[in-house]
Amino acid sequence: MNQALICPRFEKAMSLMSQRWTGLVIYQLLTGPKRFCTLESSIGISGRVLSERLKDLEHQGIVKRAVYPETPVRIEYSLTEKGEALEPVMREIEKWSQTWLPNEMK
Amino acid sequence: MNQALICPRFEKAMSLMSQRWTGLVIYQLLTGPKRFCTLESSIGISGRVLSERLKDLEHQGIVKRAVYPETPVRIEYSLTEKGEALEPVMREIEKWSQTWLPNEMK
DNA sequence: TATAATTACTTACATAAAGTAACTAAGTGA
DNA sequence: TCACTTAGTTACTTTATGTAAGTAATTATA
Repeated sequence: MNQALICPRFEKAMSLMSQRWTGLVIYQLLTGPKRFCTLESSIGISGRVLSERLKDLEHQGIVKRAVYPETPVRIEYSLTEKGEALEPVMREIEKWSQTWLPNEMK
Repeated sequence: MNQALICPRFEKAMSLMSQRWTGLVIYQLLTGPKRFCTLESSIGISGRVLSERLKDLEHQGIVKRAVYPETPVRIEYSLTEKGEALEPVMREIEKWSQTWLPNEMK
């Protein structure tokens, strides 16, 4: 009795976005390429999970990894076209949060 | 060294949306009020977690619960105005998924 | 020359979140 | 009285995430 079955593509997108931290990682990358340690400290995610998420996002073609053999080595993560295409989603979440969530009080 | 700190309201919205199942529950409620068992079977969520999520969403003013003392009792969950306001977010996720995710093959 | 520093991770272990399946309560109906 | 239905809850298991220490490569410092 599966009355209203959900589009599998939507379901997949949602399961992606509903992984803890994934949204914030993408959001941070919307402002340009970022290094591992920068993402780690700005988001407050643990290195263990960040590493896992970045690998996953890379496999899904949402994030790309670039190695610059400087000293010390610099590795930058950025969004692919597929990743950049998530910007409207982020903008709508931003709009909603500004309309419906209270401003933090001091 | 917190270089690019994220807006706390956005962060809160994102932590909401990135809870497992929450997005799908809201998505299902966009098409009208639903009962517990309907959500349970259409989403594939366990009763234990669905109960938890609905309580949480109710506390946040996103979902409302209505009791109809029929036989057997009917309880319907629906979106508040705040919940309905998440529709554009869902539409953008839907659009993205249709553009960027492959159609399931048989 | 040995020690320390930096970045980008990985590993082992602890805690929190989610899944599973059985159970409860209230109200019929057979 | 026993069974059926809905809307949960409870106890227990599995999975996901957090924490903190460790690794490898390269250079800087004492």
